[in-house]
Amino acid sequence: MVNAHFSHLTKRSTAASSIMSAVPSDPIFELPTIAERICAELKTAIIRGELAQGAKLNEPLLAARYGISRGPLREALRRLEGLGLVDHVPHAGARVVRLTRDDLLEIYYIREALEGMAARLAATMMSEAEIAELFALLNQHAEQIKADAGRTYFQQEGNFDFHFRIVRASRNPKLVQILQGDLYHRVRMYRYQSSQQSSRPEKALLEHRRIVEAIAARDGELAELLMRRHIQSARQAIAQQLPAESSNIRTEVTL
Amino acid sequence: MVNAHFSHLTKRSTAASSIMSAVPSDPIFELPTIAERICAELKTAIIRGELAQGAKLNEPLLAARYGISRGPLREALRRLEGLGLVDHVPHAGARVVRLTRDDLLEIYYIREALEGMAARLAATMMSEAEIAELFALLNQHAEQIKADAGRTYFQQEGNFDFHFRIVRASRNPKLVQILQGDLYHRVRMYRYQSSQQSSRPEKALLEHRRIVEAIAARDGELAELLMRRHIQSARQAIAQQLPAESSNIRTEVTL
DNA sequence: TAAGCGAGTATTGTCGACAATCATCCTAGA
DNA sequence: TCTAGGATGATTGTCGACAATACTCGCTTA
Repeated sequence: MVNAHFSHLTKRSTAASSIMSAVPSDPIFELPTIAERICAELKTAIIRGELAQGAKLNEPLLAARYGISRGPLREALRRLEGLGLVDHVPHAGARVVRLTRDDLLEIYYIREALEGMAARLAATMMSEAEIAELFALLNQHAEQIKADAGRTYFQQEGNFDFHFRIVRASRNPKLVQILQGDLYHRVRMYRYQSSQQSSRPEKALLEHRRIVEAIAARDGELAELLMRRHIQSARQAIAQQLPAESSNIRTEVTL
Repeated sequence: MVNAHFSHLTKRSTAASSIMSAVPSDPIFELPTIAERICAELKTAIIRGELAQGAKLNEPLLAARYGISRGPLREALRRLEGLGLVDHVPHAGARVVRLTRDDLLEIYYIREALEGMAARLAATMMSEAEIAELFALLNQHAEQIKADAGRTYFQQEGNFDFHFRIVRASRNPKLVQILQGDLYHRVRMYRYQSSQQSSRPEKALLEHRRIVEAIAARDGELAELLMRRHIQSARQAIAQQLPAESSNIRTEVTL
């Protein structure tokens, strides 16, 4: 039982995961150090819910399963702690962070502020070529929505892709880091683990288009306003969908 | 030379440091684990510039100086990496992060967005008692400005204190974490190491008062607007003070 | 029967040593 | 003289073992 096969953790590179810049896909094995590799593997496992929320991360057990020593594992855990995916109590060990409804709503307030700013900056920083690419991306999304009515999975990733591009276009690396390296992990964690699907993808797509139009017009103020409204409505949808504290996110205590 | 005394690192608890929640002051020795203690000590050393920007953090050397093993030290370094105070290159080691002018300006764009949102939320979340405390704090700052014309040090910390309170009043723990646990470190690093002093404390104080008045009036929109302008002007002051890439922050390469 | 206490176990924290990688400098050759 | 290559040294990455702390479960006692 020690070397239980975790083959389901050695994720395959899907079209979706190649989009998600936060999770290095295929060359996960080629990371220069064990600590980094384990960190990446644990990260995907947590985001996908393979390591349930609140699960105890037992060091000897995990180390044995991954066939490594406790040293690199501990470093990976410290890094995950920094990413906000793991809670650590000094002499009690590490646990997968528990994502409550309030946590998610808090994140959306922050996204509203930061991505609004990103849109404002993008309106002055984006090149015409980038804007053209964004329009192309929107058309592509429109096709997908028409084509596969059921496969909202790619829509979700496409949604992330859109927001990624705006954020990166802000030319503010720290802003990129906070959103991509921290907040988005949690949002994806929620998307994966809840059955919640994007309600009204058409509405979201329309809002995306309005935002890009504002950017194309170099109207940073309007771009910010529209982005904030867009994220506000997403937040309200979540607040409506998870009314009480009865989070529909499955949560476990044991490993 | 192994156990060289680092008594200058075991900082005394001053009135200023007791305000700075990010740096646990006196009971730095009582932290439950060595890794945490070293992390805290390194953090203050970096912020104060005792470890110069770009300095190589040699593991055997540092471990010997603090009289510990490399294990806890490495964990402390990983945590500092998560805090954005240390840059880590896989097989090349860790260095103190180098804070450029652009980094600082990026942070102020983020502060504008996040603290604007914090002010908006504070306007609805703050209790009357808290608002009264804020007014009292402003009066206290006014006294200080009149009294010690030269001692801008406390003014700076008072400035941080004001912003801390607004941020905490947002009742958004994640927002608090991003600002206090990440961005403010860098801003304080800049304040400590540059001789830059708050230009026009009276102007800042007036802006602070207007913000609190908006909060007292429960006008979240106005509070956000005023907070954003306040931080914008601070950013412009910095951009003006550090015109070219000639950052007046002293920077070293060796430990 | 329930609550408090204590011994035992398991897990985390820490250490020293070994292996792998990288940087530097010296040498050899064109 | 300059460049390319290799050898040497130092530093980082990894491992297994020991020490300290926290949790568990059974026992005692009110």
